[in-house]
Amino acid sequence: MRPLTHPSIDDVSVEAILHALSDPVRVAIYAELANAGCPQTCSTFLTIRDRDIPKSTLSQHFRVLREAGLIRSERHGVEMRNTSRCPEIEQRFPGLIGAIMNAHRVQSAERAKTARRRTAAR
Amino acid sequence: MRPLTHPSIDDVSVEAILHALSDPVRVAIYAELANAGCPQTCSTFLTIRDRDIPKSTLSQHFRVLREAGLIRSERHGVEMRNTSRCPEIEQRFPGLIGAIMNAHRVQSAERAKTARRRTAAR
DNA sequence: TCTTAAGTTCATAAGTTACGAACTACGGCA
DNA sequence: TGCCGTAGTTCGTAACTTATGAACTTAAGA
Repeated sequence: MRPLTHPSIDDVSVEAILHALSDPVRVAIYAELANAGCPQTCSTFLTIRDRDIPKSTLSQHFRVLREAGLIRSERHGVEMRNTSRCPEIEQRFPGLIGAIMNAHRVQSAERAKTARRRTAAR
Repeated sequence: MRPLTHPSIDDVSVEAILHALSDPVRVAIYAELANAGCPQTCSTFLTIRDRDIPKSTLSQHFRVLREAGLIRSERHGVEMRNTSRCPEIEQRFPGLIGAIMNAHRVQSAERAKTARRRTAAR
């Protein structure tokens, strides 16, 4: 098993961040990590937003988030502890993560609304 | 030639925006469009940041930006006039575009700095 | 009508992503 | 110590996406 690599904060690129967060599963993971007060293991996310994610796929998603510099992962025994690198990124790119997370919140709120409307119309 | 399609602002998704702007050529195009006070044609961007982009590739990039809802394109005779949909997006996702553009500015400023350092070191 | 300029489309090669199957690494317990 | 189960990773491959040259469309002007 190759060792975990994390980019130094100075090597984190906007392109990589945007690419990582342009996937619905990855933003969902990232959002939960950023909200959680403590590290979360990968397997916490085997089901997310009522969708089952295969283990191998999940592992790739975590790699993408890690290599984009969005999260930090540490192996502890058999499990991995993942935390968001939010504060570091905030320092380098002020407002970026906040604006993205906020936009996602706006979008999910709207989706919930149209879903309710569709249900009511029946 | 199929007609140009633009998503209504309500159908614009964060994922699509982030994906579109996670490409260096596309952000460069978008940034110039957003700064320009008037519509710009596609061919303005055949060379951008000292890089030549093939016409067919450029056409695809414009399609991605358009379908993500980031720009509006109108055919005028033989050419296309492109403008950013910045104000609409700002209304739907406040702060998003600003934060992304700002992060890109931070990053290019830093890259220019390290490039100068490397040059000075010779 | 011919030519030229601006974009688009198509075919295809190259690259990326998703996911099952097989694997590794660690911890616990007999 | 050896075996088992759990947590993740890696590999192979099929499906999808992207980049680009060549051929095409459309409009303007000579």
